[in-house]
Amino acid sequence: MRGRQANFSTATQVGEAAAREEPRRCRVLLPLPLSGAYDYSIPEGESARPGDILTVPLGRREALGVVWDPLPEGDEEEPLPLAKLKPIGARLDAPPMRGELRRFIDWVAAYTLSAPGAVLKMALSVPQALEPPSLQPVYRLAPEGAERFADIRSTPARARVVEVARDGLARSASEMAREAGVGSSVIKGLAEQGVLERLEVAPRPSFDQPDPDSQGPKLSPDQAAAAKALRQRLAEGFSVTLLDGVTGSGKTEVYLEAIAEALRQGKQVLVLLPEIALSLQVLERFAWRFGAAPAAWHSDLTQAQRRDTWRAVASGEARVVVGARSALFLPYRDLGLVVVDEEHEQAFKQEDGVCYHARDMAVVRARIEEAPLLLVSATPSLESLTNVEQGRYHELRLPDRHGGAALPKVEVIDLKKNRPQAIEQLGGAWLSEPLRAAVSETLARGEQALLFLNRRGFAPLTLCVECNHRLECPNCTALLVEHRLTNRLTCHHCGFSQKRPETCPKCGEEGSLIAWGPGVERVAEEARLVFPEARRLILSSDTLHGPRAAAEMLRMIREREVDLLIGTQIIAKGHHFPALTLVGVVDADLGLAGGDLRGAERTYQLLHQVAGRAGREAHPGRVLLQTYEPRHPVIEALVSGERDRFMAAEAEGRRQLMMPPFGRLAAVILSAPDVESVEQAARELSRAAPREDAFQLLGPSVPALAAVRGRHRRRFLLKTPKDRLPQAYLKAWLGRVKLPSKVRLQVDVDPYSFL
DNA sequence: AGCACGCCGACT
DNA sequence: GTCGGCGTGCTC
Repeated sequence: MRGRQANFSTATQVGEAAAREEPRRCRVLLPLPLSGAYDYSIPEGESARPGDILTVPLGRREALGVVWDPLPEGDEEEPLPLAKLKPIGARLDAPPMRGELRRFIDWVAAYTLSAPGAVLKMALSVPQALEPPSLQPVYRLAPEGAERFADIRSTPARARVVEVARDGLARSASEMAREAGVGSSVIKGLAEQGVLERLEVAPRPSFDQPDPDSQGPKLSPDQAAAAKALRQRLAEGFSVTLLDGVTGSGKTEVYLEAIAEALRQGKQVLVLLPEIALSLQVLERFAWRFGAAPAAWHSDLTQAQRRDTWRAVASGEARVVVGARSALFLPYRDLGLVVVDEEHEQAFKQEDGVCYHARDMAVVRARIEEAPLLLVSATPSLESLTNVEQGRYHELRLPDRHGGAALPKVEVIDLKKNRPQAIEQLGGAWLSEPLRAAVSETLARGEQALLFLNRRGFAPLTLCVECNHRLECPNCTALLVEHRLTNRLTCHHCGFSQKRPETCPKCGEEGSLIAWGPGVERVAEEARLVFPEARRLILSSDTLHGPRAAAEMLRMIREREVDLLIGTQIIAKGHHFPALTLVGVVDADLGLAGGDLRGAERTYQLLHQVAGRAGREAHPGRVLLQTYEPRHPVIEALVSGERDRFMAAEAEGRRQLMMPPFGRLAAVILSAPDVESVEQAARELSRAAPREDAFQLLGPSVPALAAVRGRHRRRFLLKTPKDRLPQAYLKAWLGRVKLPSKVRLQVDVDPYSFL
């Protein structure tokens, strides 16, 4: 502080200026779900500027916090007297949080009606990254090491180590031991003898610098034109562009060129992907283009990887980050481009804690950073298509499959006319005769087939044939799903799991429990009975545990060690299987039942994506949809390929109901351990609801998931016109009611799940 | 999120 | 009589 002002003030003026201008107090936001920032005093001789990351006393412990911006004039709350404030503590060894990220955090908190501290917590998700890096021991040849070595007992192992260490470079004990082909005890021994010296160094994680001008692919004329348009947009600050290209049109190559341009400008790039699409394959593709792997950010990282990546992002060393939605909150130093790939994916919507949609918040972050945003999809969301139509977003279309490969032919199998022939030992069957025949033909040609069913496990329901009892989760209003791979009944909402009982827990009848309906495991069992020769592989989140298992299964598929894949939507994302020529959708109607606002849109997107797995190279692909409703608009659109017409009809339906994206929704979910408390709270909230013209408050209603994890739930749904934000109303309404602490209230602005 | 306080059951 | 269970509430 003193140093900054000494240049243009005399010594006495410095003191006065400090007293007058240097604030003696500051607001500090803590990464806790508190309602706002706390005030702290700044001791004489110290300073604190917005963005500084420091420790502060909180109660009788020490907490991490970020100096936040002063409240805008006129908005100040009644300040606590300075004398009552506790003093700030030490600043941490980390770059200060930039104003852009602070504004983003405030914006997200205000929009989602979350505590700002809860949003800050996402941005400070790696507290270890804020501590000075821990030192690691390394060894190198001591200054007089060679001479010493001559004096001590020489062994072949010791000689090899000295040979390796002769270059003078420092290595960790394990590294040096490996290079010399000895055990690490030899290293320790030589260090004790003074041949090697032990140093403590901060490990420097290296994020290789990507080279934007390394081997670029040959682009088609369409791709080249799109890439050129994107490069231009990079010079123009904030903009949103929807890159809309059919599967196989080479969208990735196009946006890699935009990334290359951002890198040439010296900027950082964020690529957001849905978690399950974040495979090694995707990272390798980036590595191939830029000659260096991008920094990955996802839930599988170790603590150390998180820490290194966080710091590298903050320092600017990590140039390209490929990550899941939480990568949105990393401390970029100079973000120059944001890409949201598979932008239609609902996985971008976070449903717990702070409810936010990563695609929508990416728009906000890009705007704050004055960087262009690129939304990429083969089946864009109705939200993005509407934004294009209304002129808010630019659009780039890639209509053709790169290399001229044909889109797969989509055909319907009407299940009303082709009932699957039940197999007694299986207790049913789900593959119709035409589908079985198509699979047989495909396998006979030596090609691969995929049976798609978006349902994990063996059977979604276990039923007593004597008393009709359905086995439900004790903590949730949900059926227990039978998993034969583990021989257990599992709740997919809370993780509850039990052994499959021998007798009905209701009526006590023995052997009366039957599996009802199919999951992938049961379809795989049917496939075993119908195609005994085929080598099968089940692909679901239960079998693809972790990146290693996933990579191994992908290898098996690509090297043709399996013939028939049976999978859930985990298979739908971005993998190419050259020999896969047939996709059979076991139940195309699965996502259409129930009153989900986006059920039809989502089913279209998912099935379109699955269909795209068929026939990507020389072999034409074939897709068979088993359905009871061949005339359903979703099914007809998949067959005809008329995506735009389907989405236009979908848009018209939503427009008439004033549903998103032509109106706004916000959900308020109450939960409590007992029904009475939650109903009481719902009544009170209902009474307190302000009247507001053009706003519609629905509820309280009992949601389909009436209880989760032992908490009973009630829902309200607020519907507002497109041009009226719901936040102020919600704040006023919810502020009127003081709920007992056992009742929890969650607000979900722009909900995607209505369970 | 911690960490206290506080008010009821089983121990030395 | 205390030790300790975790429900409730506060932290500038």
